[in-house]
Amino acid sequence: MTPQHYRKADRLLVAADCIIFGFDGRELKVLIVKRSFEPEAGRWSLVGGFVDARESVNDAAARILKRLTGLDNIYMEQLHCFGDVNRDPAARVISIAYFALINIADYSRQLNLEHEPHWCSLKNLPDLIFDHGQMVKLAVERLQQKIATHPVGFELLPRKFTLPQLQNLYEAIYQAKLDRRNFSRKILSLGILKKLDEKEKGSSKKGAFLYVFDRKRYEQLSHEGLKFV
Amino acid sequence: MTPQHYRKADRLLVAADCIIFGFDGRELKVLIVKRSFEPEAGRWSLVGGFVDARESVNDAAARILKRLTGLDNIYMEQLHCFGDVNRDPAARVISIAYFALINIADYSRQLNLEHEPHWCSLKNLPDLIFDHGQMVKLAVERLQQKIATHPVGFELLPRKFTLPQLQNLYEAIYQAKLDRRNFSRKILSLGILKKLDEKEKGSSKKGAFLYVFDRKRYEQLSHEGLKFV
DNA sequence: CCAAAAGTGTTTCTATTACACCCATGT
DNA sequence: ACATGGGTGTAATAGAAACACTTTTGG
Repeated sequence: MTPQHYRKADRLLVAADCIIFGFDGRELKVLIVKRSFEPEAGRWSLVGGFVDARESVNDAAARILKRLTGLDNIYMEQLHCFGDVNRDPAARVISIAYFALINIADYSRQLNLEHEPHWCSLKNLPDLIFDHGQMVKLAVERLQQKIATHPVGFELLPRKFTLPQLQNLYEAIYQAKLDRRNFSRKILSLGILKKLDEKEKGSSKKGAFLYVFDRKRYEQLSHEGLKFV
Repeated sequence: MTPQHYRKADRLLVAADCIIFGFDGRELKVLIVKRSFEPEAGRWSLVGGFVDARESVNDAAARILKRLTGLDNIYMEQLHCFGDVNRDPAARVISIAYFALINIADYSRQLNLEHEPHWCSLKNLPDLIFDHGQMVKLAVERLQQKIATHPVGFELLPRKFTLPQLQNLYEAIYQAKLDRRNFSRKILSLGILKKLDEKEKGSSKKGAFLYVFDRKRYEQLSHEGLKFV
């Protein structure tokens, strides 16, 4: 029974759109799809869908992400509500944008190819429909802020990773070179990485030691007070 | 003409709720109102209302703020979308929360008393309806982050203010004491305050010099790079 | 003359930056 | 043996924190 006062209020279509970031070891990538329905069918777009009356907006975003990637339990965070009247020329639709961080290797196993997904490097992103380009731009800014103070970079890497890999990730996200010595000192001084006895020999002859993120140790620390860069 | 694919999607009620911060020289306050309709009529709530199909979500928030405070051109920023299914037990309503910063003195002239507005100090905030308590909590966190790097504190003060007043504001927002000498050195070193020849003598015998925020100077600087605390 | 708040300078310590050499190994 | 990328230490600098005395003036 809808209360009296709510009756005359308008009801709107509500979408959830996901900026899905991935990292291939070199570049930061965004997952885009070919839109399969009108308007703008055939053009590149973010993964999205409508929020159902019987699910929370967060759940909707997770459902949409899972539909495409087959992945559960992904790092995902609400970004912003895009609410301009004509952002979708076909109807009044507001969109809640989310950004997600996934490990490309995990993902590629579970890929749902139905929508022609494509990892696109940030630098040569095509024009996206509606305000999706703005969404990506804002998401990159938020990711830059986030990764400076929260341990989210690990979401983009395999469970075991090397310091050079981690540094490449930060460099890709900030589009800037970092000093190797300063970077490793700072990251290691946080005390949240466990060094393994194994080495990764993929990218050099000497090989680089593998590390894992020690979430327990992290939980014991200040949570908000860490500074990664 | 709504496209085919949109037809079967659910339409939801969308609200905009505002966390309106004010500062009385001592404490950070939030503006709350007595809710005048069911459900939860008579209980304390944030200022809010439904988003209209023909206005952007941001415009809706500004309209709602204006209705209560009579004020235009207020500093306002989107906070977060609250989208749980049962956040409003009476109907499926998602809410886009905004926070606004206003100068209590300006405001009190224009006050719309219809809704029994009340400046409530953060420390003894009563229980609010729905998830409005959470909204306030999140807004305070965001304000703390924001004010550390952006010149938004001035929105909460009169146009002319003293350094002790500005420091009180920061102390109220962070709930922490700051060192007077370090604070004034740091703020002044940003070069975005113009010192006036007048003194404010309200709160001390000696009187404190008045300053104004020099927005032009600020615009010329890095914009994102400033650090206030 | 004294209480109360404003103004100001120096020292210490910590964090950041800049920078160069040796190591391990596959070819 | 050498090229490639990995690992590490130190010195200089900048920024943050800690700290105490003098000034003004209304009562």
